[in-house]
Amino acid sequence: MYLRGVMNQQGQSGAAIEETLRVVGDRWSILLVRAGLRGIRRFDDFCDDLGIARPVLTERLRRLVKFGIFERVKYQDKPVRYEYRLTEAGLALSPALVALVRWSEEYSQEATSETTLVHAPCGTELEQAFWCRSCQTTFGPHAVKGVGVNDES
Amino acid sequence: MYLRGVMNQQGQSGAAIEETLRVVGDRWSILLVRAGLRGIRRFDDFCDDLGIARPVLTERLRRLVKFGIFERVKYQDKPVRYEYRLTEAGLALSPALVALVRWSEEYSQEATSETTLVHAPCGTELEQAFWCRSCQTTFGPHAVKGVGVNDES
DNA sequence: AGACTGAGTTCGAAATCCGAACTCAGTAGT
DNA sequence: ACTACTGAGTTCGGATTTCGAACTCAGTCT
Repeated sequence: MYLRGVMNQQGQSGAAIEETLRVVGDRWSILLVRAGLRGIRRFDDFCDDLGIARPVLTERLRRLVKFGIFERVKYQDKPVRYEYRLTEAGLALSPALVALVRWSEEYSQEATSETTLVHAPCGTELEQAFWCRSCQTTFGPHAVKGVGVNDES
Repeated sequence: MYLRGVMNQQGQSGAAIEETLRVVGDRWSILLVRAGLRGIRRFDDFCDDLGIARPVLTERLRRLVKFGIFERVKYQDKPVRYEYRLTEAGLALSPALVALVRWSEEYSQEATSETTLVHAPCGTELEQAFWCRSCQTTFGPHAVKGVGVNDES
């Protein structure tokens, strides 16, 4: 197995991703981030766009704010109104989102399979890779390795 | 907003990712894939490793099999026993998983923050990038663009 | 005054999740 | 032949989450 560095719940490594999934690992959160990336900011717009139930949206947004993925910003005073904007951390989720979109396009049944993500300058369908700053190379998942973690398979 | 090509639920594009999240977007599925990547294959091992309730594990595995992420393989006859292995499609989720791990390490509170994913040959902490086959360049999310989708922000 | 807007809350019904205990086929030990 | 054990699940009742629909509340528009 080429992917290590991810241990079980008791192991110290991988604790982070479990907490992350407790925040973001539900049917709506990722979709909310995606909506945020598309410029959606207001409660009702999230509601209409995703078809999420209002009480659930309330709870979800509150949680995402609490974990620093969205921020709740007052955008008008007279009737006080707030909107939700992605933070830096929220924007930083886009690689994960893109990876999921790519996967969906490739493997999901009922995928409409039209390419929807391209390299802006040239229009070529994009691929995702890892990048090593010191080697100045890209590489696929097979060259990824964990560190300080013993093998077990 | 630099990320387009992802429309709302009625829009045809983005339907794929919504279906994907209906399969994979819960607290356990991604963790199951991660466990699969670490070489875990048997029911009880998933159970012990993740601390997932057995009935939920049953249902989750069935769903992941149904959607082609795991396959159920008989590995012994006398008492008939099955184990669950990641398919090609399941392995293909690793970029998304890695993106999430990276995000967790960087932004999650209580992140132990030890680098756990490196470029195998040189040991440098890896970065994730997009790759354009025709330009032979890597680039960040800002150069990603949707296609056939109108802006709306 | 009356209708509308935006961001929620409240409600009861339905679906999910949970841990703990049980099943069932076969194997190993005594 | 009796007992204990293994591995892959099921069954159970109770707790939590999710849902849609309707309601609230401040302020604005006509």
